[in-house]
Amino acid sequence: MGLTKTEIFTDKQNQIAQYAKVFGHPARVAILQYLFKLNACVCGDLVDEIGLAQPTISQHLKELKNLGLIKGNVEGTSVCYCIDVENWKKMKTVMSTFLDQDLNQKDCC
Amino acid sequence: MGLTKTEIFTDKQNQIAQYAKVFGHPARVAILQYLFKLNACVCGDLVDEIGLAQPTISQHLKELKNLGLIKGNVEGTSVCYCIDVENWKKMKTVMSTFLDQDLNQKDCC
DNA sequence: TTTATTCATTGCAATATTACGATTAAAGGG
DNA sequence: CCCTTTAATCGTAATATTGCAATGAATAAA
Repeated sequence: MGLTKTEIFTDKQNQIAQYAKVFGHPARVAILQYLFKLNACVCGDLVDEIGLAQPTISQHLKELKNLGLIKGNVEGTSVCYCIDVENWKKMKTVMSTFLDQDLNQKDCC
Repeated sequence: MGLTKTEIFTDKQNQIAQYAKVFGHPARVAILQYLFKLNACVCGDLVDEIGLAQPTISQHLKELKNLGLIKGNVEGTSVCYCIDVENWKKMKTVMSTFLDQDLNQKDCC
């Protein structure tokens, strides 16, 4: 069916999955890493930097923007992207509660 | 095309995406949380616990096993699952280097 | 005003994912 | 030896994702 049954899971579980899903493509990972590395707004070089066609990059940017992880401001003909620091922190909190579950457990299998 | 162009990304980027992808479905998040909560092996209640059909759960478990995040041991007619602690730690290291990128950056957009 | 630049959107083809019914395989209990 | 239990696998339908060519919209440059 290809249709995830979100109703049967908790909001938290769906939220974790939603964040993870957006990181689940190397192009989006690469875009975010580049935005961090530059430590500033990026106006346009993303298509050159990552080797995908412009519409494809645009699509990936849209997904990142939908989740609030990046912001885009129009500047003349070009658009300027950067990490949304506030929301990135929120995301980190959510993901950490999931990843840092521990592990008092000994190997039992 | 539906086919991710992994060639044009670094191994690290692909690895991050691969981990993230497996967390990108709430059923797999729920399975992992349940394994952590029990703090022990789980032999079979997963289908009752999560509201999906047995073949569906089996498929999700397979993906988690392929990435090494869980282990499964046969015990009689049933199979016993638990977190693979070593590999979970390795995964955490990889994901942390990605998520903890900071942020000297001021909001520029 | 025309032309160029930059990015978003649309439309579509190829492939992947999700879910489940039906079946199979393997082990135990009678 | 049958029958049950448990979980993997197969096959398939529905939907989602990825990628790009073509097009559109908006601004800047000439």
